[in-house]
Amino acid sequence: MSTARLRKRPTQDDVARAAGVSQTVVSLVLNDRSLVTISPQTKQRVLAAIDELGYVTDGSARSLRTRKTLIVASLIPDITNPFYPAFERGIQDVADAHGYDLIAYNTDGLRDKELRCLRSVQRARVDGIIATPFQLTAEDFSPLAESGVPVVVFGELASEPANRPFDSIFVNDAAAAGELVAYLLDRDYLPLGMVADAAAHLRREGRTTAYQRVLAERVLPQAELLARGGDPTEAGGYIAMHKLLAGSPLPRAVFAANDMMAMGAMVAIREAGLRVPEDIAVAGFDDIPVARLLNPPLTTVAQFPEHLGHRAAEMLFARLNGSVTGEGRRVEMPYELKVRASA
Amino acid sequence: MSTARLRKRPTQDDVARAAGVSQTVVSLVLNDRSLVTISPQTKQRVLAAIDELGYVTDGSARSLRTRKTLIVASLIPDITNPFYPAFERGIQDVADAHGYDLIAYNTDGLRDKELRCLRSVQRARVDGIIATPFQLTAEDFSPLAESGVPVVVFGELASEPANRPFDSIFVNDAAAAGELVAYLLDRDYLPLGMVADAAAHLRREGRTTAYQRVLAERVLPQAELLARGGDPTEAGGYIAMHKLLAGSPLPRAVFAANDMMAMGAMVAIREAGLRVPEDIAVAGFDDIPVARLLNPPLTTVAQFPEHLGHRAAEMLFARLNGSVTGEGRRVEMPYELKVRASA
DNA sequence: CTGTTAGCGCATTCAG
DNA sequence: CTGAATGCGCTAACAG
Repeated sequence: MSTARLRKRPTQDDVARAAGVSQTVVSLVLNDRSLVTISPQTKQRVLAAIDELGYVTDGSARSLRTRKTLIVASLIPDITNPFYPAFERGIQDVADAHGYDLIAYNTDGLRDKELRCLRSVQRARVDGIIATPFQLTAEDFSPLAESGVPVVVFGELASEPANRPFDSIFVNDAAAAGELVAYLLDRDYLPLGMVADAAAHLRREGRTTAYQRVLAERVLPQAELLARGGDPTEAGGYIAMHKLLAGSPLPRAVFAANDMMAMGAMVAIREAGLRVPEDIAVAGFDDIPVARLLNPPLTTVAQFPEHLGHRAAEMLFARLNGSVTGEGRRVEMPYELKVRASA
Repeated sequence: MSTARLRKRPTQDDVARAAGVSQTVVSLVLNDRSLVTISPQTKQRVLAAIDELGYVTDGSARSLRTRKTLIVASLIPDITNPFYPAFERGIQDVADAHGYDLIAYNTDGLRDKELRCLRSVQRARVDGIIATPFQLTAEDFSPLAESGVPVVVFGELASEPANRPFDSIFVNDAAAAGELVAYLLDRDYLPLGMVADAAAHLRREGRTTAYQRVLAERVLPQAELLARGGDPTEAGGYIAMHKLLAGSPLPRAVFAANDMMAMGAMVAIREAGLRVPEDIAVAGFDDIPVARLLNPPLTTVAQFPEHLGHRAAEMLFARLNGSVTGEGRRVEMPYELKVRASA
């Protein structure tokens, strides 16, 4: 490998020389501007030379000149939560169709990692970004927005100014969670507990407050049974459920802040020698792809992550190609209660 | 947004002007070369100006100059298979530690998409790539390798020349699958079926042939019960299992080519009114994060994807920083049989 | 229709 | 210790 000669990659100049034309002509052939026409035979000569030399455009040079990188970025908390791969896939497919590559950042929902990503995004000069931030505020995005980089935010931000300089897409978590909780109560799952992660992000708090709100509305003979624990992961759900199982009264059902936590809760329940849903029913949130494959299949609220990513990317590209301008749009996406066997 | 003035991003020239120094000095301060020393006070002035103007280095320009993009690429079939997010996460964390960003490509295991990605990689001038190809041959990587871009391949390639110009990392699928099949037979799960995807890639064929090999070795009173169907996804597993359920004899257990297919198979089995593992036991391959959370928990072979990604990235960066040179290394990674309740 | 020319923003010689 | 000058490879005016 060290002995192998590194063939210096050919430039447009090399191609031009080989084809006996000027470098400009090579560029014109490559970019096929309709402003000027190239004679078919020179075009052929150029293409032949390109093929022969194995020329391929230098992205850095082109970017420096055009101020476009043909890269978009996506900022998500953790690709390991199955919700996000689906989301990313939705973005990726749209980006692909537009000839764009996708840089992915995992932030773990930590503010400093989120900020680092934003800075990295500025350096890399990506043409646009789709962000799923947990801690960032609208102001954090100002530098990007001001320098003309379109931003699409998934979800709500910590501080939402009236005139946001970016688009956003969201699902009404509070309404969705409220509907799910109401359903569980209608099924007489009392007392109804909830497991949530330790950090109270605005993002998922809609779900928690919805639980509390609906409980309060119905004036039920039960105290709030809210256990928090760890990350919004399977491990966190396991920990939180443990707390609930150690307390009294035992819940007849639990609502988990997301499907991963619901899975952790199910494990904890079984380890305690109890059955789902006979002893304790379980419901989640997200409808990640495996939710319906579980045993029992998980009752949850579908957010259609792939569709979300798809739509978010479409909004981004609408800005990138200039077909949409003006102030930020807010697009609300639908959710759907998925009643399955787990609750 | 359209009305907002797009503040043109400041350049080193602007910073230099503001700080009353030359552009060179700005560059020197930024890159902190030890060759020349900058007086602390000018350094302060420059840093102050940078902060004030909100200067951030232009990645394209720097790349053009340094021939480095600080980006690595990862090529995987489908981020939607939980094996890969974990793999990517492993890569991502190492890349992050080296100050690198990660571009992810999904190829769906299709040759033309894989090739497109490779071309894109060349354009984008990423500094290195970790590929999990299904169809590409060693030759397809030659242009990259020749132009000095380090390549790490996960798995085996369709054609393996003696002196590969790239590193590779792999798990001995054949041995792992053989061990699992042997285990299943030891438990007297007879007849033992297998569900696999329709396309016979070299990549997963090791698992299929291992099944056939061990069966043959033991000279068992059973015919081969191999059903293929669809993609290597849950849907594919469901389809393939359906075929097995429609045939005769029914298998007493099935080995699925990967965990996603195993999950699909489990659904099919339950829909047929049968139980896992009482009527039909199920085993998978990969040990994706949800495998142990299933009900019953899935017996499978662990490949430790996050660890694989981590290691692959380390190999890549060893090339990038020049601490490793010479011909391609082949690194075999461990697997582990995970016996759980499903088989 | 084709070629000449001029930078994009930065890192890096080489002189002061 | 600092500044002036150069060119990375490319696109896009502009002139022939």
